[in-house]
Amino acid sequence: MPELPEVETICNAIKHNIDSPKIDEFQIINNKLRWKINKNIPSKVNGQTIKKIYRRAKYIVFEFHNGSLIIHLGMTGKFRKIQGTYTSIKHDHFLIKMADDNIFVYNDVRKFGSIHWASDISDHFLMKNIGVEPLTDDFNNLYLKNKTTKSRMKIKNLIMDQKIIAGVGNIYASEALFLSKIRPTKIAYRLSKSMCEHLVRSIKTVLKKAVKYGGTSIKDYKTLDGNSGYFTQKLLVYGLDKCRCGEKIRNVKISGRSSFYCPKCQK
DNA sequence: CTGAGATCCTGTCTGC
DNA sequence: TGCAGACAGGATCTCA
Repeated sequence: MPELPEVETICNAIKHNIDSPKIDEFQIINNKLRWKINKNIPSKVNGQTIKKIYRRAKYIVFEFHNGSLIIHLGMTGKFRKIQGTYTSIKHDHFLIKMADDNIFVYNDVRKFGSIHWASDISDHFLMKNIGVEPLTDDFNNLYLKNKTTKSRMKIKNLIMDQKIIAGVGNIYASEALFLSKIRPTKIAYRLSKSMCEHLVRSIKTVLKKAVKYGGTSIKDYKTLDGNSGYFTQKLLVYGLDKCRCGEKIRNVKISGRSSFYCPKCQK
Protein backbone atom coordinates (compact mmCIF):
# COMPACT_ATOMS: atom_id res chain seq x y z
CA MET A 1 0.00 0.00 0.00
CA PRO A 2 0.70 3.51 0.09
CA GLU A 3 2.65 4.12 3.26
CA LEU A 4 2.77 7.33 5.27
CA PRO A 5 4.26 9.57 2.54
CA GLU A 6 1.86 8.33 -0.11
CA VAL A 7 -1.17 8.76 2.12
CA GLU A 8 0.06 12.21 3.11
CA THR A 9 0.45 13.12 -0.57
CA ILE A 10 -3.02 11.89 -1.47
CA CYS A 11 -4.52 13.61 1.55
CA ASN A 12 -2.98 16.92 0.53
CA ALA A 13 -4.06 16.42 -3.07
CA ILE A 14 -7.67 15.89 -2.00
CA LYS A 15 -7.55 18.97 0.22
CA HIS A 16 -6.27 21.12 -2.60
CA ASN A 17 -8.80 19.78 -5.05
CA ILE A 18 -11.86 20.71 -3.05
CA ASP A 19 -13.37 24.09 -3.73
CA SER A 20 -16.35 23.69 -1.43
CA PRO A 21 -16.13 21.16 1.44
CA LYS A 22 -19.79 20.20 1.27
CA ILE A 23 -20.72 16.65 0.27
CA ASP A 24 -23.62 16.36 -2.11
CA GLU A 25 -23.83 12.60 -2.26
CA PHE A 26 -21.90 9.57 -1.08
CA GLN A 27 -22.55 6.64 -3.35
CA ILE A 28 -21.65 3.00 -2.78
CA ILE A 29 -20.77 1.25 -6.04
CA ASN A 30 -19.38 -2.06 -4.80
CA ASN A 31 -19.43 -2.61 -1.05
CA LYS A 32 -17.01 -5.52 -1.08
CA LEU A 33 -13.82 -4.24 0.52
CA ARG A 34 -11.77 -5.55 3.43
CA TRP A 35 -14.85 -4.83 5.48
CA LYS A 36 -18.22 -4.46 3.79
CA ILE A 37 -19.03 -0.78 3.34
CA ASN A 38 -21.70 0.18 5.85
CA LYS A 39 -24.99 1.02 4.14
CA ASN A 40 -25.55 3.87 6.58
CA ILE A 41 -22.60 5.95 5.46
CA PRO A 42 -24.57 8.00 2.89
CA SER A 43 -27.12 8.98 5.52
CA LYS A 44 -24.29 10.15 7.79
CA VAL A 45 -22.45 12.31 5.29
CA ASN A 46 -24.87 13.45 2.59
CA GLY A 47 -25.32 17.20 2.84
CA GLN A 48 -22.62 17.47 5.51
CA THR A 49 -19.64 19.79 5.43
CA ILE A 50 -16.16 18.39 5.87
CA LYS A 51 -14.51 20.21 8.76
CA LYS A 52 -11.06 18.79 8.30
CA ILE A 53 -9.14 16.30 6.16
CA TYR A 54 -6.05 14.76 7.71
CA ARG A 55 -3.83 11.71 7.84
CA ARG A 56 -3.38 9.47 10.86
CA ALA A 57 -1.03 6.51 10.39
CA LYS A 58 -1.95 5.22 6.92
CA TYR A 59 -5.54 6.38 7.21
CA ILE A 60 -7.19 9.33 5.51
CA VAL A 61 -9.72 10.92 7.81
CA PHE A 62 -12.60 13.18 6.79
CA GLU A 63 -13.89 14.91 9.89
CA PHE A 64 -17.48 16.12 10.23
CA HIS A 65 -19.31 17.70 13.11
CA ASN A 66 -21.06 14.41 13.86
CA GLY A 67 -18.18 11.99 13.30
CA SER A 68 -15.48 10.89 10.86
CA LEU A 69 -14.95 8.83 7.75
CA ILE A 70 -11.85 6.64 8.08
CA ILE A 71 -10.36 5.44 4.82
CA HIS A 72 -7.53 2.99 4.31
CA LEU A 73 -6.09 2.38 0.85
CA GLY A 74 -4.92 -1.17 1.53
CA MET A 75 -2.44 -2.21 -1.13
CA THR A 76 -4.06 -0.88 -4.27
CA GLY A 77 -6.63 1.71 -3.22
CA LYS A 78 -6.63 4.99 -5.11
CA PHE A 79 -8.73 8.05 -5.67
CA ARG A 80 -9.37 9.77 -8.95
CA LYS A 81 -11.05 13.09 -9.38
CA ILE A 82 -13.58 13.60 -12.12
CA GLN A 83 -15.98 16.36 -13.02
CA GLY A 84 -19.43 16.15 -14.51
CA THR A 85 -20.71 12.67 -15.22
CA TYR A 86 -19.40 9.57 -13.50
CA THR A 87 -18.34 6.73 -15.78
CA SER A 88 -17.56 3.55 -13.91
CA ILE A 89 -14.42 1.57 -14.40
CA LYS A 90 -13.51 -1.85 -13.10
CA HIS A 91 -12.95 -2.06 -9.32
CA ASP A 92 -14.64 1.19 -8.40
CA HIS A 93 -16.09 0.91 -4.87
CA PHE A 94 -17.53 4.24 -3.81
CA LEU A 95 -17.64 7.87 -4.79
CA ILE A 96 -17.97 11.16 -3.02
CA LYS A 97 -19.76 13.82 -5.01
CA MET A 98 -19.03 17.29 -3.73
CA ALA A 99 -21.38 20.25 -3.95
CA ASP A 100 -18.76 21.95 -6.13
CA ASP A 101 -19.25 19.25 -8.80
CA ASN A 102 -15.96 17.49 -8.13
CA ILE A 103 -16.33 13.74 -7.74
CA PHE A 104 -13.77 11.62 -5.90
CA VAL A 105 -13.93 7.98 -6.92
CA TYR A 106 -12.31 5.23 -4.86
CA ASN A 107 -10.95 2.32 -6.89
CA ASP A 108 -9.30 -0.75 -5.34
CA VAL A 109 -8.20 -3.75 -7.39
CA ARG A 110 -7.27 -6.03 -4.52
CA LYS A 111 -10.02 -4.89 -2.14
CA PHE A 112 -7.70 -4.63 0.85
CA GLY A 113 -8.79 -1.07 1.51
CA SER A 114 -11.63 0.01 3.76
CA ILE A 115 -13.94 2.81 4.75
CA HIS A 116 -15.60 3.21 8.12
CA TRP A 117 -17.81 5.72 9.85
CA ALA A 118 -16.98 6.53 13.45
CA SER A 119 -18.94 8.91 15.61
CA ASP A 120 -16.01 8.93 18.02
CA ILE A 121 -12.77 8.30 16.22
CA SER A 122 -10.61 7.91 19.31
CA ASP A 123 -12.75 4.96 20.28
CA HIS A 124 -12.75 3.25 16.89
CA PHE A 125 -11.21 -0.21 16.76
CA LEU A 126 -8.94 0.67 13.83
CA MET A 127 -7.61 3.77 15.54
CA LYS A 128 -7.34 3.13 19.21
CA ASN A 129 -4.24 0.92 19.12
CA ILE A 130 -2.24 2.98 16.65
CA GLY A 131 1.24 3.96 17.81
CA VAL A 132 3.11 7.26 17.64
CA GLU A 133 3.38 9.39 14.52
CA PRO A 134 7.01 9.07 13.42
CA LEU A 135 7.27 12.70 12.32
CA THR A 136 6.30 14.08 15.72
CA ASP A 137 8.46 14.56 18.82
CA ASP A 138 6.67 11.68 20.50
CA PHE A 139 8.76 9.42 18.35
CA ASN A 140 12.20 9.86 19.85
CA ASN A 141 15.25 7.96 21.07
CA LEU A 142 13.76 7.12 24.44
CA TYR A 143 10.55 5.82 22.89
CA LEU A 144 12.28 3.49 20.46
CA LYS A 145 14.80 2.27 23.03
CA ASN A 146 11.95 1.37 25.39
CA LYS A 147 10.20 -0.56 22.66
CA THR A 148 13.27 -2.40 21.39
CA THR A 149 14.67 -3.31 24.80
CA LYS A 150 11.84 -5.67 25.61
CA SER A 151 11.21 -7.11 22.17
CA ARG A 152 12.50 -10.26 20.53
CA MET A 153 11.07 -9.25 17.17
CA LYS A 154 13.23 -8.68 14.16
CA ILE A 155 13.82 -4.94 14.00
CA LYS A 156 12.13 -4.59 10.62
CA ASN A 157 8.95 -6.15 11.95
CA LEU A 158 9.09 -3.88 14.96
CA ILE A 159 9.30 -0.63 13.01
CA MET A 160 6.52 -1.81 10.68
CA ASP A 161 4.26 -2.64 13.61
CA GLN A 162 1.51 -0.01 13.46
CA LYS A 163 0.89 -0.33 17.20
CA ILE A 164 4.44 0.90 17.73
CA ILE A 165 5.09 3.32 14.85
CA ALA A 166 2.26 4.60 12.68
CA GLY A 167 2.76 4.70 8.94
CA VAL A 168 6.00 2.84 8.25
CA GLY A 169 5.51 0.06 5.73
CA ASN A 170 7.68 -2.36 3.83
CA ILE A 171 9.52 0.07 1.58
CA TYR A 172 10.44 2.73 4.11
CA ALA A 173 11.34 0.12 6.72
CA SER A 174 13.98 -1.23 4.32
CA GLU A 175 15.17 2.25 3.41
CA ALA A 176 15.41 3.48 7.01
CA LEU A 177 17.35 0.40 8.08
CA PHE A 178 19.74 0.90 5.21
CA LEU A 179 20.38 4.51 6.27
CA SER A 180 20.93 3.30 9.82
CA LYS A 181 23.32 0.54 8.70
CA ILE A 182 21.27 -2.04 10.57
CA ARG A 183 20.25 -5.39 9.12
CA PRO A 184 16.49 -5.94 8.97
CA THR A 185 16.89 -9.34 10.61
CA LYS A 186 18.58 -7.96 13.72
CA ILE A 187 16.67 -8.81 16.90
CA ALA A 188 15.27 -5.64 18.44
CA TYR A 189 16.70 -5.96 21.96
CA ARG A 190 20.21 -6.33 20.53
CA LEU A 191 20.21 -2.80 19.14
CA SER A 192 22.58 -0.50 20.97
CA LYS A 193 21.54 2.93 22.19
CA SER A 194 23.34 4.62 19.32
CA MET A 195 21.76 2.26 16.79
CA CYS A 196 18.33 3.19 18.11
CA GLU A 197 19.17 6.86 17.82
CA HIS A 198 20.40 6.41 14.30
CA LEU A 199 17.26 4.50 13.39
CA VAL A 200 14.97 7.21 14.79
CA ARG A 201 16.83 9.81 12.74
CA SER A 202 16.73 7.64 9.62
CA ILE A 203 13.02 6.93 9.82
CA LYS A 204 12.27 10.63 10.12
CA THR A 205 14.68 11.52 7.32
CA VAL A 206 13.40 8.97 4.84
CA LEU A 207 9.73 9.74 5.49
CA LYS A 208 10.21 13.49 5.25
CA LYS A 209 12.14 13.16 2.05
CA ALA A 210 9.53 10.83 0.55
CA VAL A 211 6.75 13.27 1.45
CA LYS A 212 8.73 16.01 -0.24
CA TYR A 213 9.02 13.97 -3.42
CA GLY A 214 5.37 12.95 -3.45
CA GLY A 215 5.81 9.33 -2.43
CA THR A 216 7.11 6.22 -4.11
CA SER A 217 5.60 4.38 -7.00
CA ILE A 218 6.51 0.74 -7.34
CA LYS A 219 3.39 -0.64 -8.90
CA ASP A 220 -0.03 0.67 -8.15
CA TYR A 221 0.46 3.88 -6.30
CA LYS A 222 -0.86 6.94 -8.05
CA THR A 223 -1.64 10.38 -6.77
CA LEU A 224 -4.99 11.97 -7.49
CA ASP A 225 -4.08 13.14 -10.96
CA GLY A 226 -2.74 9.73 -11.95
CA ASN A 227 0.91 10.64 -11.54
CA SER A 228 3.46 8.43 -9.83
CA GLY A 229 5.59 9.67 -6.97
CA TYR A 230 9.13 10.78 -7.60
CA PHE A 231 10.73 9.17 -4.57
CA THR A 232 11.15 5.97 -6.61
CA GLN A 233 14.30 7.42 -8.06
CA LYS A 234 15.64 8.11 -4.58
CA LEU A 235 15.37 4.58 -3.22
CA LEU A 236 18.67 3.19 -1.98
CA VAL A 237 17.93 -0.50 -1.42
CA TYR A 238 14.30 -1.38 -2.00
CA GLY A 239 13.92 -3.26 -5.26
CA LEU A 240 17.51 -2.64 -6.29
CA ASP A 241 20.17 -5.14 -7.36
CA LYS A 242 23.29 -3.30 -6.44
CA CYS A 243 24.20 -1.10 -3.49
CA ARG A 244 25.99 2.19 -4.11
CA CYS A 245 29.03 0.54 -2.47
CA GLY A 246 29.04 -1.99 -5.29
CA GLU A 247 27.84 -4.96 -3.23
CA LYS A 248 24.93 -7.08 -4.42
CA ILE A 249 21.78 -6.31 -2.46
CA ARG A 250 20.07 -9.24 -0.80
CA ASN A 251 16.35 -9.81 -0.76
CA VAL A 252 15.21 -12.01 2.10
CA LYS A 253 11.70 -12.81 3.32
CA ILE A 254 10.92 -11.59 6.82
CA SER A 255 7.45 -12.65 7.95
CA GLY A 256 6.62 -13.19 4.31
CA ARG A 257 7.65 -9.71 3.16
CA SER A 258 10.48 -8.88 0.80
CA SER A 259 13.27 -7.23 2.74
CA PHE A 260 16.21 -5.66 0.98
CA TYR A 261 19.57 -5.00 2.55
CA CYS A 262 23.23 -4.60 1.71
CA PRO A 263 25.31 -7.22 3.56
CA LYS A 264 28.35 -4.95 3.47
CA CYS A 265 26.78 -1.68 4.62
CA GLN A 266 24.35 -3.11 7.17
CA LYS A 267 25.42 -4.98 10.30
C1' DC B 1 1.57 -12.34 26.48
C1' DT B 2 4.60 -12.90 21.91
C1' DG B 3 5.58 -13.88 17.26
C1' DA B 4 4.82 -16.53 12.95
C1' DG B 5 1.81 -17.91 9.35
C1' DA B 6 -2.56 -17.90 6.83
C1' DT B 7 -5.68 -15.04 4.82
C1' DC B 8 -8.51 -11.60 2.14
C1' DC B 9 -8.25 -10.35 -3.63
C1' DT B 10 -6.72 -9.43 -8.51
C1' DG B 11 -3.23 -8.43 -11.87
C1' DT B 12 1.28 -9.06 -13.69
C1' DC B 13 5.32 -11.31 -14.60
C1' DT B 14 8.38 -15.47 -15.13
C1' DG B 15 9.41 -19.92 -16.57
C1' DC B 16 8.21 -24.25 -18.67
C1' DT C 1 0.51 -18.53 -26.84
C1' DG C 2 -1.03 -21.09 -22.81
C1' DC C 3 -0.91 -22.02 -18.28
C1' DA C 4 0.78 -22.69 -13.45
C1' DG C 5 2.96 -20.51 -9.76
C1' DA C 6 5.13 -16.70 -7.49
C1' DC C 7 4.70 -12.27 -6.10
C1' DA C 8 2.90 -7.41 -4.90
C1' DG C 9 3.64 -1.47 -0.98
C1' DG C 10 -1.30 -4.13 4.48
C1' DA C 11 -2.95 -5.66 8.64
C1' DT C 12 -6.10 -8.68 11.00
C1' DC C 13 -7.06 -13.01 12.74
C1' DT C 14 -5.74 -17.66 14.38
C1' DC C 15 -2.85 -20.61 16.50
C1' DA C 16 1.37 -22.55 18.83
